Amino acid sequence: MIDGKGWRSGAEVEKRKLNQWFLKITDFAEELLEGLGSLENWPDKVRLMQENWIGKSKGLEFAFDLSNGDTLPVYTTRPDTIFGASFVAVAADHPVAQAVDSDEARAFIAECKKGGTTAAELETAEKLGFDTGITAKHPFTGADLPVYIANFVLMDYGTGAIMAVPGHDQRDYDFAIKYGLPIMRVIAASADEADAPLTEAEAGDGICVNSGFLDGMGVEDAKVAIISRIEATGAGEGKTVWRLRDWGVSRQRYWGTPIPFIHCASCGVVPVPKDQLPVTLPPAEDPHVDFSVPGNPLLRHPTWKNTTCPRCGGKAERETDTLDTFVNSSWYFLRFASQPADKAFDAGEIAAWMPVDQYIGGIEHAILHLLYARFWTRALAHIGLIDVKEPFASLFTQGMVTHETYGRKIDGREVWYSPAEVERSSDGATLKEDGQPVTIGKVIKMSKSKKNVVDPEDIIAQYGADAVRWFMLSDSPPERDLPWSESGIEGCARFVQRLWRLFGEVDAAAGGEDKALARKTHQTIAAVAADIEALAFNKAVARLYELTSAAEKAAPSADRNAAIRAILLMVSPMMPHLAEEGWAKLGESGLVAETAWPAVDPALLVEDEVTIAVQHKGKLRDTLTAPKGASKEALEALALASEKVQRSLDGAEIRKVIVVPDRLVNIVT
RNA sequence: GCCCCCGUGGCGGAAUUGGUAGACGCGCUCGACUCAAAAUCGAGUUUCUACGGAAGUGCCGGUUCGACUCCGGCCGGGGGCACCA
Repeated sequence: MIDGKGWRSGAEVEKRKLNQWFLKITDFAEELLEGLGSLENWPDKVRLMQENWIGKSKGLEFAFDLSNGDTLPVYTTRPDTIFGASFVAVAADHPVAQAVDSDEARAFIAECKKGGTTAAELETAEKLGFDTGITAKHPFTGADLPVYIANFVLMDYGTGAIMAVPGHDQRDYDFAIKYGLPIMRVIAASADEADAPLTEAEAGDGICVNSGFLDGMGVEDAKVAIISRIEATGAGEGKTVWRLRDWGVSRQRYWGTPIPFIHCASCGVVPVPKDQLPVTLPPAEDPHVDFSVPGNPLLRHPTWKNTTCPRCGGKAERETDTLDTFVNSSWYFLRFASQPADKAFDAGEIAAWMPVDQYIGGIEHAILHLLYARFWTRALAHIGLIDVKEPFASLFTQGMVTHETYGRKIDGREVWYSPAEVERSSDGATLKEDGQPVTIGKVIKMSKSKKNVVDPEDIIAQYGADAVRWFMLSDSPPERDLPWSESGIEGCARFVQRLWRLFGEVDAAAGGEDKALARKTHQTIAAVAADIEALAFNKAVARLYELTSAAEKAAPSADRNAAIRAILLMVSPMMPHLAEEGWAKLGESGLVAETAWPAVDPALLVEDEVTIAVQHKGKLRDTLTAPKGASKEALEALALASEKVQRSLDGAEIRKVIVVPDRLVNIVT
């Protein structure tokens, strides 16, 4: 949406009231929150985002008695600050606000509704209020608190009304300053500071002051005390409030799953009977499915929605809203795991295959898709259709491919150009078409709207799919965003050639050992396997470069032949075509793809010599080789025998020597 | 504003989680081969250096024999949420 209009159609965007279908995900809020704890193999970041999205808060809901005889329930997470309440505020949509019978009040409410919804507008929006003239009786002090309509109070969170404590909430503080309302301190670091002036709201921890029977209590104790006191009077109760809302699944569009309900004038909303499921869309080729006009083609279709009420048999209409596509992605993995032709999925197969061992997706799905899928799975478990509760045992969020953007402002509108249309040099970019400069914009996720996309087909055609695959895996770790650049692809294409040459150097007649190369080979096999398991492809690639260099330099031997064969097997997941060709070249039969990962000889994984770093005063002075497992004494003696170390010591008195076996010696003087 | 993550050469990035910072790749420089170029091969490539060394992982400080790694404060970048009481 741009300037209140759709970015594509330019249509005015407006708020409308619609009757829509919702799924009651809020009933699962507690479960979904608790379940996060069991998802150890999910990134902390994603778990935290879901936790914040669910947004559990514990507090107190209680009612004020109003001067007009009504009661006004409010919700607060800081009941401990109740003695600091100096006014009460309600949302513009609140019944109390709506009931104020004055033109000024109606004008103010209208003003509140106009307020923008963008981040910038909300951030800078001034706190505005309207004094209703009504007062609320403070349940403990008996004071009459003014009731305001305030633009910063939300109708759909809590009760739509708050007790305002300016001393300890910044919004209330700003409001109180503007309207000259009292600001009292009721939380302080210590009792001595009970009357310390407030220059801003202090939302932190402390003890209660100026708070009657709460005085001296810590924040948490005071919350418990006040809640039980209010509960005893019957004016309210401790309550948990969630940020999570129900999931609106209605879409006014054709491309979606029909929502299987029927509207009957006499029976109301009636579910489509099971034996008539699924409700299918009229085919898109149907001439009555008309996309040429905005709006939902189903609504305009002359016959599709006409049906009979399953209950009374009378004339009725189908629901024309379709389901959000997130619904489909909430359970497709169950379908993938089992493919019975006659039903959605097979519980036995699900039990065998689910949960998904390794789920991979972009971080942009951290909340919606992944939360909905968790909800859907739990809902199915609740009604006994499946046994699993969490769909994805392990989650990996890969980064996005990013690219510079190129654009120009033409008549005040931004026009974007694709990298293919642009000539990029070190000091700028020009449009190929006219040779004139274009502005180089931010490096952002590739998107069609910004045109900063590259077509992999082009470089595949030039370098081959193997080189491109290798290139994409070689540099950035997959969880990180990858700024697309083709500057490394040449090197990858070179590597393909190097490997091909190396595969030709297997010498069946060569005999003899190459202990060092054999060791390196086996270490690489073990390390690459571990890297691949950890999805650290860039590290696996680096190790394969190293082993390849070593094999190239080695003299022919049986061990070298084995090394080359191992390299081929190890690169095969990344460069399958090259590997299969090479396999044939080696005279092997069958496919690499069907060949087992090379075996590791554990005896060859350990070095018998290690490099020891020698430090003096924490700085590296020398390195030396020592047999693996050498004693501390031997290493110390070896270190002190070093000429470089002696020069650095320069006769100073040795106070201490720290020896880390197989690693280093640090001499402290 | 709140919450979270990240700052390492010219670039992408390594560093067994407190133990040789800069692996590997790209780029660049020099050399070999060539009439020449491409390809290929070899050497070098953090900075400064009186060639002994010294400094160095965003900045300032701390803990430690030893800090890219841990702690405190700042600066910069990115992401999420957003007037949620």
